[in-house]
Amino acid sequence: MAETEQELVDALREAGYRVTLQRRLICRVMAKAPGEHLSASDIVGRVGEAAGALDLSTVYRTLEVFEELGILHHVHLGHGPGIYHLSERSDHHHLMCERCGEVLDVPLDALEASFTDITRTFGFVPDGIHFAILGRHVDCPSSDPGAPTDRE
Amino acid sequence: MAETEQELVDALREAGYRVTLQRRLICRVMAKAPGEHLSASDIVGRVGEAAGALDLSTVYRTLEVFEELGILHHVHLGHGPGIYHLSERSDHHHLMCERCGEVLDVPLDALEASFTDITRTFGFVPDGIHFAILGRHVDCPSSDPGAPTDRE
DNA sequence: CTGATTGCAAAAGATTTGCAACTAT
DNA sequence: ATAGTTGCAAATCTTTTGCAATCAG
Repeated sequence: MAETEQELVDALREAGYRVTLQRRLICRVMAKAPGEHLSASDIVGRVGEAAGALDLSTVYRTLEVFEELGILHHVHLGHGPGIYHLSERSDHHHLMCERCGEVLDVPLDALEASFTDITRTFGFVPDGIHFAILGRHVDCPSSDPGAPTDRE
Repeated sequence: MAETEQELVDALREAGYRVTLQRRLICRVMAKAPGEHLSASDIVGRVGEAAGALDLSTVYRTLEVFEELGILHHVHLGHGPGIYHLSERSDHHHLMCERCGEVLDVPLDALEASFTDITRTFGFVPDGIHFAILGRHVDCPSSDPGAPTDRE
């Protein structure tokens, strides 16, 4: 599975895509951001730190290629921009607290029992990773209504 | 619970909001659309059929008032516009087939077991109704890749 | 009368697209 | 050489906002 910058680059080349500086930079950022929730524009920001300019449209086009190859996925945490994950790091669901904005990653099997029921009852196989589940911490750390990261 | 045009109008008035023609028309459309998935612009369309013009911004502002009053909710089925439901008609989750675009309504308790686990394990209470769960029909009716209602 | 509400136009934010210039192969 | 890529600017789409005109109470 593609995890390092080089592996990601190789995956592109093997699929017949050209390896450009921009794509290499995007691979580097994704490989260096284990477990993070990066939007397309976050990626531009991080590449900017490390190198010259990179256009947002190029990032979207490249991420789209990676999604076609199954190497990464995007997820929506709320009303904000989509966030991107390498595939092997997105084998989890996202819970987002509507009060404080924190995102919790939970293992796929946390919902497996219900998903199995849904498949049996409704003939529907959830992928379950594309949208976050919104809710609230039972005991939300942000008891003070200070900086509610309003993503929804 | 507010279900009819008149009940919706009354709820507005009781909460101190003024009852305008536009709001009455929106109430009418919502009351007449049991179980449907209506976007703000669908509402404009339906009102248009029955009366004069109605601005989209007015619809958004009115729907916002109704959400504050807890009378209706909006849900996201995919990348498209949000859809609106009267509250008593949204006590269910939405499953959307990524191939054919059909939306299935499933009872809240279809996910209750898992949600209870999540609360116990992660101290997080899902609301679970704000985003659809994407997936696929086991035996998708749209075997022909004809009109995949591409909402995602 | 007076403040709430409307329509219109413009803004905002995320994502997509057309196209000429550029570059990996 | 040539087809794939890029950057830029403009377009799209949904939702929000400013503001003067209008209307409900």
